Amino acid sequence: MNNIQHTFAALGDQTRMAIIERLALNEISLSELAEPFAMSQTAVSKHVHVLSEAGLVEISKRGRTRYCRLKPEPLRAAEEWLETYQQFWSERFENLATFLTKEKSE
Amino acid sequence: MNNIQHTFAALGDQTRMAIIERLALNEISLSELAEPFAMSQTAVSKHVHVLSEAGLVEISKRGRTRYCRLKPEPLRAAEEWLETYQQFWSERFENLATFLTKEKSE
DNA sequence: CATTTAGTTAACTATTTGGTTGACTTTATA
DNA sequence: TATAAAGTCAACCAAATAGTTAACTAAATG
Repeated sequence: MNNIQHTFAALGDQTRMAIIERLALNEISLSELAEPFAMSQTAVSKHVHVLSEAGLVEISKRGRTRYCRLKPEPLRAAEEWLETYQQFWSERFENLATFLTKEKSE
Repeated sequence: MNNIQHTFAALGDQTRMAIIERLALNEISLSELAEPFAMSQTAVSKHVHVLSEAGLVEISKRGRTRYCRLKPEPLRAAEEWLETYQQFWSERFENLATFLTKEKSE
């Protein structure tokens, strides 16, 4: 699946965020990706598959190697969701500030 | 706690995202907040406490009523994290596009 | 004062999550 | 061809999560 909840859930894990930060640099093989983590390659592979299910990573097979590549689209969607709400709150806070200022001067 | 992982983890749940969307409208009591959900008030209260732990909601007691208010700061931090990465990827994609265009015309 | 309302707390359950290991498949290489 | 490397798959485990119900506290109200 690929909805926004999946994106947030995928990001809500330290290891997976670190994977994303690593993949932001460049495409890399699963074993190289797994190397710095203090867990088995299988575990990292599972995390990568969670990211893949969320549409955040694309896995491509070349020979016996699996390369992982970042897919930023869901992150953009997540960012847009957050942005919408923040604009709204900014307005609310501005209004609140305006209200409080007015009340003070009366 | 209040780090970015907590924020993403808190958002990675349908119910909690719905709670946030509701609280974006206005402050509201726990029982009113729980009313539309197909689960017990206790369950909703737990979700609200998860959001509270993540710094996304502030609970204030007035009489016997608990009012829940949205705290947008962690969302802003989450948005900024996403934004940074997206700017970076946009550049990368632009570079890729430039590269492909050059290659084609040669 | 008796009752209702708002909510917490504790105990419990089922499912999901994050991890392990060992056996296996497939591809590359000495 | 034998072996090593890259990775999957299945079975398992412990802890966390999302929910329940029942008993309770505290505040408001008839």
